[in-house]
Amino acid sequence: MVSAKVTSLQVAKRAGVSQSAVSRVFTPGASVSEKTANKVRRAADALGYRPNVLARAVASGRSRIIGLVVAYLDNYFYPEALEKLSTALQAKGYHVLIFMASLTAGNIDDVVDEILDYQVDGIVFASVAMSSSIVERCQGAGVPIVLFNRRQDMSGVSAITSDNFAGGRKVADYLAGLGHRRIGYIAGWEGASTQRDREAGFRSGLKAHGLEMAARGVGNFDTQQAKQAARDMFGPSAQHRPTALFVANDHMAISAIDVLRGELGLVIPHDVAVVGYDDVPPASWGAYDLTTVRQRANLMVEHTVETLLAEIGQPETFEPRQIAIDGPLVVRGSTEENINIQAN
Amino acid sequence: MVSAKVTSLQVAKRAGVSQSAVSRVFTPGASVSEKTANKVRRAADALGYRPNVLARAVASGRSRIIGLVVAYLDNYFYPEALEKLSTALQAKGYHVLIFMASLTAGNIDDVVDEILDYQVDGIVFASVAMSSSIVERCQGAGVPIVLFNRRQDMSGVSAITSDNFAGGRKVADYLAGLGHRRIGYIAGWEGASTQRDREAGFRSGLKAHGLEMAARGVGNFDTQQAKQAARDMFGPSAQHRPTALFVANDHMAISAIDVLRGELGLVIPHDVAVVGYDDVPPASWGAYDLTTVRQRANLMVEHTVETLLAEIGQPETFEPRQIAIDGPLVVRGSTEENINIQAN
DNA sequence: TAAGTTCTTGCATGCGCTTGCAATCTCGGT
DNA sequence: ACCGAGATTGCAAGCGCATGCAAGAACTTA
Repeated sequence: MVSAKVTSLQVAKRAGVSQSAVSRVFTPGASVSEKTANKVRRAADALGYRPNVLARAVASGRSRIIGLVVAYLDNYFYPEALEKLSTALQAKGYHVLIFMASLTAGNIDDVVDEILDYQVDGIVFASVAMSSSIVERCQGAGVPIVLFNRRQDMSGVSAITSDNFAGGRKVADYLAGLGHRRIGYIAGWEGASTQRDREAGFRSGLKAHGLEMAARGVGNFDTQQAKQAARDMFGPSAQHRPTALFVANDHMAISAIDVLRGELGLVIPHDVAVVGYDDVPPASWGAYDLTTVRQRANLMVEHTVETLLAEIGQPETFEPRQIAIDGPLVVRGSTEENINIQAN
Repeated sequence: MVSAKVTSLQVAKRAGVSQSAVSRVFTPGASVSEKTANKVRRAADALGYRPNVLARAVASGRSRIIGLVVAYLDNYFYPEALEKLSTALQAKGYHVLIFMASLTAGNIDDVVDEILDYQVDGIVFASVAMSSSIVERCQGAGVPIVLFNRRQDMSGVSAITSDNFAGGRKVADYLAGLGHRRIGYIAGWEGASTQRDREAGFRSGLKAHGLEMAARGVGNFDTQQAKQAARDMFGPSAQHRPTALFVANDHMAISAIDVLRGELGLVIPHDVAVVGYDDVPPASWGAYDLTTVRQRANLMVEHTVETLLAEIGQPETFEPRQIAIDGPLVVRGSTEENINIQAN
């Protein structure tokens, strides 16, 4: 518990052993006898010694740092995921160095450079538009990567997502099953696989019921654009308004609800049923009570961590994994009345 | 743009200079002639060389890593702050290593150990309950710290908060000015200076208007507890219901609104006016339209970064700063009708 | 042009730790 | 009491880079 930097050499002196012995005591799986281990631990405690992770990293080539690139934190799915991810990695002895990619569009390449400078053992890209040059750069540097909540058609890259196609389909099945025939859709950003897969699944589900999309707006995962799309689709000048609306994520769905109710005076779900995607916490808040498809953040995180560590552990034999995790449709009051007795 | 690890030595060979020359080229402020700098840069580009941050850290003793300890990410004030903080530090050449402290209560000490292992240049504690032992440990290790959104009575520690006392006072002034005479309060967690200061300011404001708190519940910054507090205060068995309610943060305020409207059928603001604190994004969502005191995250982050870097730069002459940033009361529809014409 | 400055540069060492290797120990089996 | 396999240990050479120091280069000034 003393001050300043204590080095392994000082501990070694005090314990009467070599510096390498000290190193071995703090290296899991190294060969040390109980006796010396105890001597060393005692000395280390007395001096307040803790191994210098960075020195260890440069000597061993493994930093136990995972880089995380995040584009937005304003979709509340990500803070949740980030928290779980960080906690899960912490439990495995890794730590998360965070990089915001939101700044500029083309700057992800620079961000990747910065990350690699830190000799990270792996990188998680959370909902980031990847380019093949990025992938190559990481592979060239021998750094495993996994995409979180985004899929890449290029193979050779692990990607963990929810099963967006199945999710979109579930929504179509559900709304059709409720008897809706005119169903609209507000799309996310086309660059995102989540958007594309959700829409594809949704369309496929509609088709299975002999339906087609009755209207389509584009929100680009942006709340303002989503509001405008809702206005266009349901405003006074709109004709043949849909009776149900599927929105590509919860945040846009919430914005749409605000427009439908607040600006247009529609009653949900009586006039129009609304379904979102993600099941972010606000979806369950009383004022929105939004039916949505849940993305199981904890499962997604678990697979992400497991995949990444697997590749870190066995770089040669590792086979990239593309995992899509099924999530349930969570039915709430935005599509059916009296569904939620709001027990809590 | 080639593969694997390129070292400064390889660059040096190719450029026909010494390794130290290469090092100097990549060290701002070092003494190198334009000529050799160019030779080196050319060689570096050709080989795809980038300095190894970790090696640089162990050699120089400065890691350019800032540790961030966060307790919750489920209060949406923090994701926003985290994003801004990370971006701001990135711009200064620092990066954020994130540590979740939410796991257990007493584990913050362990977390601090882990952080120090990474030889961070500084630590930001975001809304974490500090103990003097933690502070001592960091000071012993010579690592500057700053508290974000939490104040500590012990001096010698920099702390950046919003001006919670003034904020609480503003709320009292405002509600009293609207004519309310029976005003209730739902408190946050007593361990947090934010709670204590907000309440103190609020009480002081009430007193200035000859009022007292009409009812007090405890939410501990937890939405479920806040709901229960709202039920207790406004439920059927409650007598002399307040006509206005101040809740210690937005998240609890939103939960309270859900109870008041959804469970108790009260109309806001007609039956009861509600005020929160933070101005998180959902506060402005149509369904809540919550009057609240804004915490100016960007200003808070700016001061945090500036303070931390100042101490890193001048450890000896640095004087700890306790900064409280004033934030405006943002008036919305939860306290006055027809306030928000909802232009957007 | 020679002396005096100021710049550059390479050398060598060190940051704190890991790890291959060879020397030394330990101990069961006989 | 002796032999050999396996477990421990110390040695020494790095990991990739920063940096004090002294020598050499370039530039001033009179």
